[in-house]
Amino acid sequence: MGGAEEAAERLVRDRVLLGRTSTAERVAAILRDHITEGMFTPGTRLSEESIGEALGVSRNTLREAFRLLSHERLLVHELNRGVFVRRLTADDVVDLYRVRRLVECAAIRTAAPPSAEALAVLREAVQAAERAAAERRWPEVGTANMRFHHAIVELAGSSRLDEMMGRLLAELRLSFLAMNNPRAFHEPYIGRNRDILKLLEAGDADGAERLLAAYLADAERQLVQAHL
Amino acid sequence: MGGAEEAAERLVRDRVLLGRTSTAERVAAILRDHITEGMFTPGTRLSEESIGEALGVSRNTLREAFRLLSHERLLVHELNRGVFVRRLTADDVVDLYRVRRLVECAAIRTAAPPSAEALAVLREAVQAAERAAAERRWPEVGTANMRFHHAIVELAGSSRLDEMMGRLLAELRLSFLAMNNPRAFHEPYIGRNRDILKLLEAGDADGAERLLAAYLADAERQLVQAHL
DNA sequence: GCATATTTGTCCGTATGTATA
DNA sequence: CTATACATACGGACAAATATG
Repeated sequence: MGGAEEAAERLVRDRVLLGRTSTAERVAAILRDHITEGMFTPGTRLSEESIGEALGVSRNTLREAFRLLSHERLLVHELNRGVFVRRLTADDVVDLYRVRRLVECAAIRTAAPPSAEALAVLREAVQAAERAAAERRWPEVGTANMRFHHAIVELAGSSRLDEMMGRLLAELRLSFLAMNNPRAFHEPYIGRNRDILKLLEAGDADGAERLLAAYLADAERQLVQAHL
Repeated sequence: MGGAEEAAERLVRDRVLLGRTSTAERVAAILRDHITEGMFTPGTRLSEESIGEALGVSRNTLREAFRLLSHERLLVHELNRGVFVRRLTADDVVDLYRVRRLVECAAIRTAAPPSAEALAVLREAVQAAERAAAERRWPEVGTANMRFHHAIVELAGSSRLDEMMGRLLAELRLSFLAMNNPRAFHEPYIGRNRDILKLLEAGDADGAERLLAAYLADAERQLVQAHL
């Protein structure tokens, strides 16, 4: 058997290993979706017994999933009291936007000018937001807007930064749940994202960065207001 | 009972809750130290049975700790094969330095000019590195240098960014283990950190950022070389 | 303030599936 | 191909802490 064939077999095996996931990770993925979509409201305690029974997994497995989500700040673990869906404070919102401002602005500057593929991804995100708005699906508008900003971070070309931004946006989603009028909150930002995109397409990274900073400052202000 | 007293009691309770930690977290902390200090070399498999026995904890508890450390990228979890100490590739090093460059440079720019307290922390880190070098304790030189760069990120004033940088530096430490001559690797950077500090003290954030970028580029080059 | 019920924290035993010598 | 070792996942047990009446 040739070395190339061995290597190919090895790759196939690795690929299979990558694709499979443990029960704890699948459970964590399910709970993550539920939390970020607001099906468990912040502050709710997640009982080991009831959740475990509902999902058909043992308490041990469920606890592993809880650890993962606590590490992502979606849950808070209070010793001997259980895990609760994270409730963001105004300080949390301020901190989250501090990170967003630093990372997103730096990503735009670092990657100027953006590649054609990167611009296509950004364009697609804006269009998705516009489609969702046309169908009055406001939560999806929020999702698409977040994808736009995730794509901005992807300009930096770092998988670690991408992952970190993904977690940060999931956490931020907890604060969106506190906005009682999703349309009023999300709709205005669609056009502002399109404006940022226009400047990037025109090669004006500085201008895009300025618009982005203003965007983030406004969103932060609105969210902080809702978390006082 | 007055509201102030209630609040005080609540604080005491929270403090107690904060101070206590579960066995899984304590185990994770111990393993984290062992890994970053190189007591388990990258690639080593950490057997549930033997580690659990050595630490006197059950496999269930140990698995919770493993989940945490896998989430921090210090361990890699291969389904049905166990957990292994992460082995960094050259690509990992490149990615880590991409993040460092973006975040550290942005932190310097964002926080210019630094506060007197922030400068004091930076100065202390440089001095610690110089003391360690005088005593020829090269690994500690590396630790102090990393504290310097962590302090640079702290200029941004975000607890989330601080935590993220802490994890990133812990991961980076895995790559330091591959350098067979710690003195040759760490010593030259002490003076370069001092140079960066000097410019910050002089209020020259742009100059500091340039030196920092060059510092990171050189370190990256050396580490990539060692990981080919 | 106390007694009780509930829930978490931790450990153990075990059946099953997977990987590897 | 088989045998062995190991990870996966479950369920049960009990102590300890917490919530409740």
